[in-house]
Amino acid sequence: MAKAYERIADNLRQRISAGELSPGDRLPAETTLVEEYAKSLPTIRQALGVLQAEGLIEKLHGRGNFVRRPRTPVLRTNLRHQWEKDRARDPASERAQTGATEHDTGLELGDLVFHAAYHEVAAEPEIAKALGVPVGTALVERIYRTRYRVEPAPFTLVRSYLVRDMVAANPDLLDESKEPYPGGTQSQLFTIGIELDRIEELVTARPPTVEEAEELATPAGSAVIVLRKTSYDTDDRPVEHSEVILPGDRTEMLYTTHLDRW
Amino acid sequence: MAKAYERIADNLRQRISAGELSPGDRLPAETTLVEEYAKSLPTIRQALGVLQAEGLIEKLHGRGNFVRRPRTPVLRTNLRHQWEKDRARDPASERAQTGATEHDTGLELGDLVFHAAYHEVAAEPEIAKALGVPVGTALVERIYRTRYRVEPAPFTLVRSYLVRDMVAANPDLLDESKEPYPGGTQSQLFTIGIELDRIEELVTARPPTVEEAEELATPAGSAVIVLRKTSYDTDDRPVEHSEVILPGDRTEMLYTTHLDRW
DNA sequence: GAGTGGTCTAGACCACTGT
DNA sequence: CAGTGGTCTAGACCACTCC
Repeated sequence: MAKAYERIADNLRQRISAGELSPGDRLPAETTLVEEYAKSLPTIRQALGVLQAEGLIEKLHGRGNFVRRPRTPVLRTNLRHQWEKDRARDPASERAQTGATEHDTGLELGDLVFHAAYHEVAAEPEIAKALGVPVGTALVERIYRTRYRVEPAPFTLVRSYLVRDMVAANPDLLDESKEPYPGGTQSQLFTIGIELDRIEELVTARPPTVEEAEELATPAGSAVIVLRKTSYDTDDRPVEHSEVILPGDRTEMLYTTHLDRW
Repeated sequence: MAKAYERIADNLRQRISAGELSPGDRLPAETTLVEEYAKSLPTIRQALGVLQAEGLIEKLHGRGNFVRRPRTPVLRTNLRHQWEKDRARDPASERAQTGATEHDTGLELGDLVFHAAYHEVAAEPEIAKALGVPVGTALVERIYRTRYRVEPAPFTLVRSYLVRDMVAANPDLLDESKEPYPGGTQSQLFTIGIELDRIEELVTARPPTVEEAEELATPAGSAVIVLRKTSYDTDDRPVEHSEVILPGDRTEMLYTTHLDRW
């Protein structure tokens, strides 16, 4: 005999995909489901927990269980890097029009709210390795949050690292009040004579930590994309490394790989 | 007052990160934890459920709760596409040495077990759109499973689509017994005169469905990467589309973007 | 067979949301 | 205040693993 909570979850899943329950709809109250399925409340709740873990429903305390709406995703293209490079040498006044994220998402500058904070930190092993410096090297850590003006939660958490002694030639790069958004890191690096040759992005996915779930307002039962980006200059030297956390249900990343002709 | 199950989860999390409990270790039995924390069994189990959802512990029925070992990831590089293209015109005897996955992972051909199944299907809306054909167009659906010989579960689930009338010029492409692994789709397309220009990969992440969790032997409390790949030929025509499911805890994807010089 | 986690019950009380 | 989900208890019985 199949487990009761699985049968209930299957049945509800079917009712959802059959359209009997549409995105945004409220499910019957848990006490109602207790009667419908003639099972105890904890069993019903276990079934609902399965659907929540699959990202199919959302539990709202005091209101009910709701069929989740598919999120409108934020698109992030690897074309953004070339686009940003093309503009890196433009005067700040031109760059002020739009940033790479607006370029990706097709939004206006005012639609997004951006926040930056700079700190000086000692290199952790993982970051030291990515930047090719000894553990403990002084780094500039820059923490970014970007969100839609109309939404409370950011859609990216970014921690970006530069080697302090490498970028100290331009004191503005150590000062968060001089953060040049929009326009980005490539124009900052240009001010100290660095041109980028390529960008490597290492992509993984995992469930969010409690802190990430909180900051991104991610419903329990979803995943985050972890993107570790390293930028190399024309001398093949890593000059910037960042770790980007993106909510899996709101993010699409598009990578285009061009192939040499025969 | 903080919730009991959160306090217990926090405490256990701390004991793990402090090294008191190392990866692979068994946690105290649930009944033991009941005494240690002076809470009921369901409360203890709820706390353990939190840690499981974070991917921190693994529950093994009849054996115990274990601190999860970090997985050794499978690396997948976008360089594989160029590498595959370079070999697409080689004779089958040469291609038989290694495939793109072995190239990425540094393995020998014998280390991997590969399985393919072909069907003819009508195009679903999403796939029709990606291939630029009307919904319902006859397609060749090819389902692939790849796993390590020593592991029971595959590390990729692939559904790949070709337009039947486009590839029918070579009947071998409709016949799963002629599946040319290793060597891949690009050499198959070469036999019907198609050269690829670029590959677009759209990456998202989400919790696994029950079927995916089962097939990939993914522990509950993890994420899958969904990769939708579309290959375009030199006439800018989409010629192949596939949907790849990768376990987030075992997969790293590396994308390199080269930038034009100033 | 001893020890472990998995499923399920019946019911109490708390916390949040909306009217 | 009524209705909803969230937390927690105490205990029974089942299923799996390993000796």
